[in-house]
Amino acid sequence: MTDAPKPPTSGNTPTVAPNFITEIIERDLQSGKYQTIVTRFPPEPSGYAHLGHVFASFLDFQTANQYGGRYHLRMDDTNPELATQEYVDAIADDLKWLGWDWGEHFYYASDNFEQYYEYAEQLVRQGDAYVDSVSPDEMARLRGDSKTPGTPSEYRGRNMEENLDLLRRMKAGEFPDGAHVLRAKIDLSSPNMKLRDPVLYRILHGQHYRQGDRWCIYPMYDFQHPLQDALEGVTHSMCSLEFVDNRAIYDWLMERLNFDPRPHQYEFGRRGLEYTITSKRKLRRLIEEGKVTGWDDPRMPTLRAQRRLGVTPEAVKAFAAQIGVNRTNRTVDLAVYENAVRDDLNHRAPRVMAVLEPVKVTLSGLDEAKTLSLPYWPHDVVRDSPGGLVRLPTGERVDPAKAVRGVPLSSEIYIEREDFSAEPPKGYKRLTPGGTVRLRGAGIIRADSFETDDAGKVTHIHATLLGENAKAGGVIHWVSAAEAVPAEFRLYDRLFLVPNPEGEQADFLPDDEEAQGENGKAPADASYLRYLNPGSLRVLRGYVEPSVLRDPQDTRYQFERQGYFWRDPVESREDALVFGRIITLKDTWAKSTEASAGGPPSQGFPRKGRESTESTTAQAPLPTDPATAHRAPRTAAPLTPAQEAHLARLTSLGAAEADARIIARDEVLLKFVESAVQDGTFAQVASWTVNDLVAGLRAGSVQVQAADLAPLARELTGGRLTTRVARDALARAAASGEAPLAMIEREGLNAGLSDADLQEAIRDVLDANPNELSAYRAGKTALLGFFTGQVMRDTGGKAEPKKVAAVLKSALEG
RNA sequence: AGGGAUAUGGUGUAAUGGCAGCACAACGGUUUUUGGAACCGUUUGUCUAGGUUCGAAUCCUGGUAUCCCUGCCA
Repeated sequence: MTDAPKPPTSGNTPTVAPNFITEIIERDLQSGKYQTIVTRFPPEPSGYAHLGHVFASFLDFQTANQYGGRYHLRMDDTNPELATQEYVDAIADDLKWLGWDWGEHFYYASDNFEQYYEYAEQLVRQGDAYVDSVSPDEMARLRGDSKTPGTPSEYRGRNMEENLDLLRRMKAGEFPDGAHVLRAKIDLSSPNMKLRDPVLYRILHGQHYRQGDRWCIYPMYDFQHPLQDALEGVTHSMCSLEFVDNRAIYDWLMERLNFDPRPHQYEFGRRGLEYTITSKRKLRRLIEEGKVTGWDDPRMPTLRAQRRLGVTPEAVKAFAAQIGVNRTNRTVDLAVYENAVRDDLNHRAPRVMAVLEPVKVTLSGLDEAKTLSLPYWPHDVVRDSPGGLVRLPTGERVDPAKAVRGVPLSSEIYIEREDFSAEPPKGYKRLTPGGTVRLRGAGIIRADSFETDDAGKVTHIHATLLGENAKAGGVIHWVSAAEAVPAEFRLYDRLFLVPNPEGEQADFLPDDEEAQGENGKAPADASYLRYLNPGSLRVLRGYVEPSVLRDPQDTRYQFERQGYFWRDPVESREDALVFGRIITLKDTWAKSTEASAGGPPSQGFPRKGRESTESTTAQAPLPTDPATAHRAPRTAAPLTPAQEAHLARLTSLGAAEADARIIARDEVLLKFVESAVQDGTFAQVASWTVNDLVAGLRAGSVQVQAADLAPLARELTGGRLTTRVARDALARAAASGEAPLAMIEREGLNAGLSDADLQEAIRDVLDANPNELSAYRAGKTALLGFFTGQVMRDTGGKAEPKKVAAVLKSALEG
């Protein structure tokens, strides 16, 4: 037996946290079921990759990475009407951008149409598939529904030769679209609708982007996907939760076609992102209606757009690694993504200054224009830099003293409009009439006077440079008017105003709309459009310091106090700079002013969900929802007369009422206790049946005989056995079929435990856990359970728990 | 309705019968020539009612809630 490779515990590459799938993988590797694991990410090339795909591809690829396996990229391009080369290229390109390298393992389902077809013929020859010739409507009708089992179509009984002949003629193109389909012959009455003879092939005359018109029958997902996994040698095939029901077909196919070793399907919960939609159709509509400029509009959730926005692949992967894996569909807080993006940029983006909404300031007290040498990095980044070196915009790593740029200063400068206030709010730390503020890197100024236009808008400020011999509460950024470079700034914000744009937002509707809306419900499909954020793009014209002209085009900056920006890779020109904001800085000042103002901020941002729910619940504590108030919880269905008879019989034998009730309504349990000994031990056996054996009984995995339980129960009630020992033995006996008491006697587990042995065990446990001991003595009494558990384990369950607790307590206190 | 899946702070997760932990968010403080970052601290949680057990987030039963399935899409 070899040790399964363990995931790396440290390092810079983001890892998949342990989850139920990695557990399965470790088990499979350990048991030798597979030598190496193989995973695949299988997009349909019918749209661009988006943030929703990031999670799935990260899970597929990184899991394989961590366990020393390999991963494939595969195009599930079986639908000729949807798949295109453009999407294939875009998806592969975006995934490469993320840093994935599948080497030669890039597959197209459509390359294997021939092999799929041969398997289809095999199924027909085995009698496992047939050609059906009813119309789609008829097939839907015959399939039945949840209450009604399906009925066979008149063609289900066609013999093998006829089926084979028809299938070949379908392939040869003898029939028009929809004339026939190939169906698996599984189970028309299955409660799992997927199993009611799923369609395997359909006739579709058209052009496939890779196969042209070579084929006129195309395989369905449920046929193609498992086959392709098996053909590629995939071991662990992960997909999202909505395919749970499809797994039955997957397993059926693997079994009928005798794949060994074979892949297995595991399903995980999807992850949505707040304020984001990922539906292809809905995203396309945003483009068509001109709400955004295209698939790469920086506000879009596509990877192309996030790339253009300036988010780095490292940030995207760090985000993916933050998200946990389980079997529930969940929505991730947007802050998790934003945090990943900021965290990545903080150590990547040199600091420079740009004024987005300029106001001119004329400075007195400055003798002559000069050029200041200002550092690219703040003290903390310098302090934390590896090797003591920091990066220049060119990427070169240099001594922090050399990581500077020249910043001209003259008597005409621009500052941010928001950084001067004639009537400052409480707590304002910027420039005010007569007040002082520090110009970043240039000294302290005092505002002497200002001019306004007719509307009262400040147009010009006159200030005095006081140098260092003054005090100032705040720091603001600036650029020198003569040398500053004009630029356009695009400030992006979330596209939607509400966390879940695809759901109903009854409490969000403006009053007038709510009045006319039907019960506050928005029309189901287009409703997301009304939650569009009208402020998702703001365009400003301002100035950036001239040093940026010397930097590489793809430099990402932090414009101090403004956020992270870079040149829009599509529209920025050397002589017409366009900077897009990748993400804002956190802004606790804006948040506090917003909160005290009591209304939405100037940009019309939504409040976060938490604040709104808090306020509503705080003001209206527990408003009983009329919809639920009337609905008393339903109780269990009443017993049938036959079950009542069972119940009476079981209780007369001594079973507890609750146990008897559970057994009475369950055929499997009834059958089991039928063979139990009907004496004083019956109550205990019934209890074990209900509490310990039920899951195994239903799964059919319980080997032990009910009659063999009586001696065990007798020993237990006689006090010659602890509950722990009895239950452990019961569990093992259930699996092995051995009589549990015989097992206990063979292993000497009924030997009992002397007081001296118990004392020693407790001493050992206390010695082995000094930290817990002192924590207990310091008042953390919750650790009593921990110590009890340790003692029970040490003694193999032979200790009497009540005694353990008593003795342990005095030992702990002493 | 029938079948399936799921339920742990505001959000995402960990604890595999024995200390309810971590991250993000929020809040407070320290520090800071960015109202950034960093550092320290605080608040908040096992859907519900029973059962088994010395001990239950975990096992059992009922209930509730959410999602998925009834395409010749994937």
